[in-house]
Amino acid sequence: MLEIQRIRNEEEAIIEGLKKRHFDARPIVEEVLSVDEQWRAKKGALEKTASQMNQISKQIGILFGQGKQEEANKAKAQTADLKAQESALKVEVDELDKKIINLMYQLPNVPNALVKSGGSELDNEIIEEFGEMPVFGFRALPHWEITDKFNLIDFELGVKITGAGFPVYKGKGAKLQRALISFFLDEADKAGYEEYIPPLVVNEASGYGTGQLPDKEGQMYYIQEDDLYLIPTAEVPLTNIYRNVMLPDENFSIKLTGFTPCFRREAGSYGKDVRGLNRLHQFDKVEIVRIEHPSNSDKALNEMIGHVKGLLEKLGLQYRVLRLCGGDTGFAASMTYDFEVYSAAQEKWLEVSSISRFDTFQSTRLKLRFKNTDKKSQLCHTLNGSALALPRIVAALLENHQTEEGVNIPEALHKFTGFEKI
RNA sequence: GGAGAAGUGGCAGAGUGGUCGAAUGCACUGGUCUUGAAAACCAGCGUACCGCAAGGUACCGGGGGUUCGAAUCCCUCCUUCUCCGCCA
Repeated sequence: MLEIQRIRNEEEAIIEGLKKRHFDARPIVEEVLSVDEQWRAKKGALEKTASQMNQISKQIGILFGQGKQEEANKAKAQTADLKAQESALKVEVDELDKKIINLMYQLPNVPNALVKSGGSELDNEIIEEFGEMPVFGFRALPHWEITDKFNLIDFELGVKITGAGFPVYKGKGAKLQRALISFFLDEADKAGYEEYIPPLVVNEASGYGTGQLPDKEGQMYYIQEDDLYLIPTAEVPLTNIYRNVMLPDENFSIKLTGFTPCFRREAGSYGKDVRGLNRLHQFDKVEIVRIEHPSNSDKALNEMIGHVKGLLEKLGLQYRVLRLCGGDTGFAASMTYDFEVYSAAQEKWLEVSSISRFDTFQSTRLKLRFKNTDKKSQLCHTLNGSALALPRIVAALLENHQTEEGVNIPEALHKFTGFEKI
């Protein structure tokens, strides 16, 4: 959520910035400001009335204390009008309050200066490419044929037990999964991220904290009976560790990591997009999260990019880095870098990681602040990224490291898998 | 799941309808004293919002209610503790 102060002070800059998302913010921003003005007027009136009420009440108390019953009762009679006024104003103020919040929830984050204007993925910028595109001297198999051939993942079995999008990993497939998780966590640990095992179900407040609610309500599995949500990413529980937190000074750089399964309803997805491991309802992911001083946000983002590059290189995967255009950048992010690996078998790029900075967009909702040198509270910056999401990495590994005989496991994984080939 | 108790400022802990944003102690900050430190003494010490300011409003687990007035009474939810039940 954008800060109301910022909307008041930088109206035009925000509207201009959001054009890069092909989002016309003017009607909303103008309404916010107009409602905000009404709110302030009503709020002022309400506080004035409350102040009068408080004074009279105090007087009544003193009069009763002095045993002056009559005068006290007389004073009581005066309050009826004020009280009616107060409760009417309160209702109005509450309504205006809700109106502003609802409007603010509709405003996405303002893209960073580096972000190009654009409406869809077609406008994303390719920032960097690494490695050689895979070339095979034989017919390369898509991963779902490889997993089938070597008995690594049983999609049908998942359908039987649960439904489509819930694969069953088995044998070397399961071991590869576990190895990747260990590898990613070890690498994050080496890079200074503290490991957490958070809950996989979160309450409504946490969903709002990181911005999944109300924007993406339909994307999360919801447990009605307990009013809880299955996490769509570890970002939610990890970042919410710091909800309503005031860091005591400016000297902080908080780095968290965690492995969790992630649950996504993916309503509306169909066809070849969901083939094999490309899009699942349940998948595993190691996430990295950072909470930073605003002045350190750039540096943190670059470190995260470097970290993911390192992972992909150690896995021997060729990749490219994209900076998403305004229209393709997520609602809460001000800038996002995607990592993609080319699948020769599927003849398309697979998104394997996404790193975003949110500036104060999440911390506004989270109330995540620090005390600056002037002893004032100031909002922190948050960032997060996948490091890495398993399914597409597994798909990329199987497809790009395949030979006519099987699949070569990258050396970095050997100590975790216990085998070098499939 | 059942029965009971409790949730107050950074911590501890008073406060059961009126001048309570809240005693007191500890911690913390500044000062006096001291060669320095400690001790002692003095002063200060929550957050948010509105306002140029003076100031005002709100906050005693969350939400709602009673009342002129609520930390205090009522309802409800949450959490913690004790006992019972169930259970990996």
